[in-house]
Amino acid sequence: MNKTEQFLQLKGIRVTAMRILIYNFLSEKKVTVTLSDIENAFDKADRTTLYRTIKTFEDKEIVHQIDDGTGVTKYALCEPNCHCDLNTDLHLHFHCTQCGATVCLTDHKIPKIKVPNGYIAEHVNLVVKGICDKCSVK
Amino acid sequence: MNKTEQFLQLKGIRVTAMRILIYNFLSEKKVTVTLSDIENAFDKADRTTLYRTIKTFEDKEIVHQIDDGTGVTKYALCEPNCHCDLNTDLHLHFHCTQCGATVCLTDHKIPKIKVPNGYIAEHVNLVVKGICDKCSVK
DNA sequence: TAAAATAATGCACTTCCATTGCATTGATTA
DNA sequence: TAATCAATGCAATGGAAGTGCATTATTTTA
Repeated sequence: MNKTEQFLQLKGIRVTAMRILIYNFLSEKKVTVTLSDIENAFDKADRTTLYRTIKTFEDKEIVHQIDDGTGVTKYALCEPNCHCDLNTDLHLHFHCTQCGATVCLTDHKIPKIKVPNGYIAEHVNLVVKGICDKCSVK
Repeated sequence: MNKTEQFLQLKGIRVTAMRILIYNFLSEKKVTVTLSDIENAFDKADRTTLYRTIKTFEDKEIVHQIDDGTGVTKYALCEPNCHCDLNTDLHLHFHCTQCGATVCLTDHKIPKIKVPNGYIAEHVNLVVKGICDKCSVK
């Protein structure tokens, strides 16, 4: 049993071929991916399976969703100690309007946000749009 | 010619009955609205007209889009000196997970966000989720 | 280890929202 | 007033998300 398999088992889900493949696919990517990206990478597999695999990964805090404002949900592997549900360890996401890539800037934590009296903040989503490092040098 | 009509003309678009109605509808709302909300308020009008009216308002910086992560695009009137395209005057949005309302917290400006070298930030979208003031007192 | 239980996968559908083409109606301008 | 251009309405499309159910695979336990 290799690292990926051990990891999935540790997370309390069944280790299947599909899950190993999708997990490895995600870990190779430096940018966030859409369901369609995964679909294109595994055109033999059914869309629903991929969809539900990602949902399972989300539930088990293996991946997190990113809403970058393009209208399509992006996904990325969580960091080792990520607790996406909680108000901790929130990093920001950058969406490049040129190449369309969305990346996790895990080193850039989100500053404390003040909300008015009576409001209770539970989750923060911060997306910066602009030109990424690869596109800005061209 | 009243205030609304003057305003629309100032923005460089034709003043039509539909546009006046939609503008007034938006200005009465304290929360952001979806296209469906507008549709329900004007069930005599065609969906496409409402859709394109909002798009026109967006182009002319009369309304701005809010992506609160619910998957449905929300809209709200811009503030007097709002330039949504530019990196100025960005306020944050609050989405209440209980009542589903999304409000513009126009008094709460977004802190300067640092991005890594090579990245060029052009726009910032910040959505805080939690419980709003009305729901938290219940 | 075979049978029973539970979970994962695949197929077919459905729903919802966003968007477009085209004809028609309405508003502006020459 | 005719010609021009923009706004509206209708019909249709496309994309993404999500669900029900049958089938296959994996795990448990008797």
